[in-house]
Amino acid sequence: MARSEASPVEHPGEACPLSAFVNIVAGKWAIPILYRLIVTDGPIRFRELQRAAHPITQKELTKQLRLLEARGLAIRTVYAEVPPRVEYEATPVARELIGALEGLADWVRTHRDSLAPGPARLT
Amino acid sequence: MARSEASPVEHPGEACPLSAFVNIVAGKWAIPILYRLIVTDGPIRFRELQRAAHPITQKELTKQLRLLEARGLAIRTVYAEVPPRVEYEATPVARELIGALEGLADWVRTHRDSLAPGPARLT
DNA sequence: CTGAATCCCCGGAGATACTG
DNA sequence: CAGTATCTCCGGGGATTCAG
Repeated sequence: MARSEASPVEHPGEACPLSAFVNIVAGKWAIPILYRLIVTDGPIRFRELQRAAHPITQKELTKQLRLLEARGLAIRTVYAEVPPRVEYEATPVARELIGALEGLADWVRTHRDSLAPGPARLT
Repeated sequence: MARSEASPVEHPGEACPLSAFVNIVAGKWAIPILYRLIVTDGPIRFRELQRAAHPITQKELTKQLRLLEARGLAIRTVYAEVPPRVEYEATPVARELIGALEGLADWVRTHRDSLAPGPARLT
């Protein structure tokens, strides 16, 4: 398609699927956590996740996991043991993201050097 | 970031590439804008982008575009005309994201219904 | 049309302490 | 170990206005 102005449809709402995506996995940690859940074969414990998504705080990790659970992307399993054990696992729907997320990861690895570290923000 | 980095060990292999990714394209609008730049074949004007990335404000769009430019993901071209015309275009590096981003978009389209709309945040 | 400059609020997210 | 409970800061980002 030459010109992308082909779409005559007015999109008052959120037409762009990627707008929806950033709403679903908003925040600094959602994607890294989700990725870790997905690439992990089987359940993973809270502590392990925290080490993986370094240096996330407990509070943040808990919040993000609950959000992922609420969206049907993660499963939370509590074992009535002592010391406590809670395991998380990606749902089948979440696992379908594996290809795209690895695509992003590959892109970063490939261009890590050439990517201008640039300012995190603009003043 | 971590002000008091007490971690004694450097993490070999650096952090998760996806942590780097969310740092690069942080914010509510970076990914949708980038996607629009990429799927657009050729330059696209400021106004068009604003219409595409739905209810984004001028300020936000300008800021995000400057950030993308600073990171080597977008090219900005100013034409000394009146009325002013400024065109943006994705760089080759940015275009390499096309596959992964469309993967994300497809995932959203596929599961749009089954995805629990859920609360945007947790209280 | 493109964009800079201001004002301002809310919520993301870190630090820290406490609990079962 | 796996969480809550607070406190707090600060910056994202919306609304609005001015400028070239």
